[in-house]
Amino acid sequence: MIRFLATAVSKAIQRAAEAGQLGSLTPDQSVQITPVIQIPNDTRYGDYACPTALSLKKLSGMAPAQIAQTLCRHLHLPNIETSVAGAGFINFRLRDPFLAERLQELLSLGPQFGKTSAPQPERILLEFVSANPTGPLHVGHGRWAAVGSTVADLLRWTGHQVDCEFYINDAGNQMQILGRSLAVRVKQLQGEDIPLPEEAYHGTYLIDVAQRLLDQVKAGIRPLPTTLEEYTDFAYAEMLAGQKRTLQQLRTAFDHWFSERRLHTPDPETGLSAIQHSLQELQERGFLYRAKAPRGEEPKPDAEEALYFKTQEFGDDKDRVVQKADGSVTYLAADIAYHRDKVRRGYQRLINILGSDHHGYIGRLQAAVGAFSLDVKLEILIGQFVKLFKTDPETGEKVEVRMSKRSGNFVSLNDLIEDPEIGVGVDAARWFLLSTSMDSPINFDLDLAVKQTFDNPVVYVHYSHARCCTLLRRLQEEEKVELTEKVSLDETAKLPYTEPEERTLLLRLLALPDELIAAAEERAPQKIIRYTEAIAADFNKFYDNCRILPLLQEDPALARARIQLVQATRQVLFNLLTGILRLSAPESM
RNA sequence: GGGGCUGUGGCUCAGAUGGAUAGAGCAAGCGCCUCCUAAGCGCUAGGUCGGCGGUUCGAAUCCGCCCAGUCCCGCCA
Repeated sequence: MIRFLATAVSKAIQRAAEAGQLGSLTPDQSVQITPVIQIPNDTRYGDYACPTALSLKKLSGMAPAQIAQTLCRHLHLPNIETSVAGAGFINFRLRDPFLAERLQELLSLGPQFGKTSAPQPERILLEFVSANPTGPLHVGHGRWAAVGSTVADLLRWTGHQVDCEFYINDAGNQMQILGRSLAVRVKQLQGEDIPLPEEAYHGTYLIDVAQRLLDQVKAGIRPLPTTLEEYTDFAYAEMLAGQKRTLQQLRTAFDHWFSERRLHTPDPETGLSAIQHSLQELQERGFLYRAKAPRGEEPKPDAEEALYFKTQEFGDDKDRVVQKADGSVTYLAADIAYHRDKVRRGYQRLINILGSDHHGYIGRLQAAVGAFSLDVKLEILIGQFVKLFKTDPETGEKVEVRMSKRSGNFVSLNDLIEDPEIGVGVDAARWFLLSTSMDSPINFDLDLAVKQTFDNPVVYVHYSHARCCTLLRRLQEEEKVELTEKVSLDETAKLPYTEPEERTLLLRLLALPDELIAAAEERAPQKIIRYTEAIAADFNKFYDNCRILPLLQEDPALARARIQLVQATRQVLFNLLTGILRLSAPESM
């Protein structure tokens, strides 16, 4: 709808400019203007409004109200009433035949309603979560999982092709530490009195893993590991499987699981690893140099020569080392190889969702993509963390609980979902993780009645959906009403509605495609949360004010029109709940 | 010291890219079931949108400075 009105206004501006009716605004300039269409907060003004005439004042040298009048004359919108109000707003009011047509469209498209095609469809690779396989996922990972999966769905609904990818950080010495930690836990279970080294993973989850390992040994499934490598492999497999389970539980699906190790493994044909290939290519393209310090910096007295990547050319604040003085490669080298791989897989856009602690990495990642392709766009979404608080029983003050895998002091994603004390279930967990803009941290007080607080809005929406279902079921089964999808107008081309709640609800439901487009373009799932809540609120007001059963005999036309609103509400809520937010949609409560 | 993000009713947060009278949910108070689910609806109360200045017809939104919170600034991964 918004896109439709925006193009209509855009064309009107062009036509008016070509006719020389917009003062000093030239036709060339007129093409550049992208009109703003918004929903006024006071519906008396209209269903949609366009303030663009106001901003054209300078370019045209005309009074905004006059511009608006001119544009109205060039707008040819059947069944939409246009008017000029205030300082120069163009207000649009959708007439009943138009609304009926849209409602008809909604009902016949059903589960497909809301899908749009993109002006420029893209093949997109969306990377998110990408945790180390060294422990259970924590609540913070859950945030990226919920946001990532929803952004992916939003992009798909708006006409893009999206693959979701999890980059498994399974290389580096953290994996050895994991193996060593497990070995100690096993020995402890066998009765040896040895302490866990300081740098080990202290979380109690490794005790469970150790127990499972011993159980398997006892059952003769496998021998007790004899090398560190075997311990590492067992722990790795267990951790990864656990993470996959949790993500699946959170209804987050990945198309690819990309192992970092793969980048370090030499290709049997060339004998070179993907990392070595990448560095070679960077070398050939002139992006590497050997020095004792990055360009523009004085080397420290004891500095040795290392291999630097010119990340500065891509907006980084200084060049970065890819190969250390001792010949080993840095973590960035793996990232370079990884992003080279992404580029070579033919995507037009890469989107990475990262935590705010990674904001300093934007420059080097842009370099890792930019050095290999000028066309592939890399978009990095930085999100703030989930912070946990506890209320100190003595002082009554809120204290932050530090999450750390090393110390074992963290709330896992599983806890949030199913812990008897703080667990809120999958639906409320997803809702909670999606409801706040990524730019804001989520503050989560473990002692407050968070369970109810986050449960409540989900229940509200579920309740509305269930009300629709129950009502429709009752109409069919008890009242023997045949549901129809055919929308009809009366002899004066009016919809039979009588109450303001009906129109408000209808307009809200018809906005689904617009809402999905806006949320997808801004990568802002929280907008869908707000929108879903708004539908539920509009529906409950309608439900309270506009009864149906008493009308079945008295006013069948109105009853039917209201039933269609219920059908439409059920459909839109269903599409949002199951298709975008990945929540359940209960049919009764 | 430099940078990212944040600062909006008592609490948790929205605010559609600068628009018409700043919104929800919890918490508080009052009212509404003879009537399709009261897990609901209506009403009341609560705000100098962190502060100061600027840009213009118009600012919570853009710019500058300041204050506060938070995260980052490795030849770690």
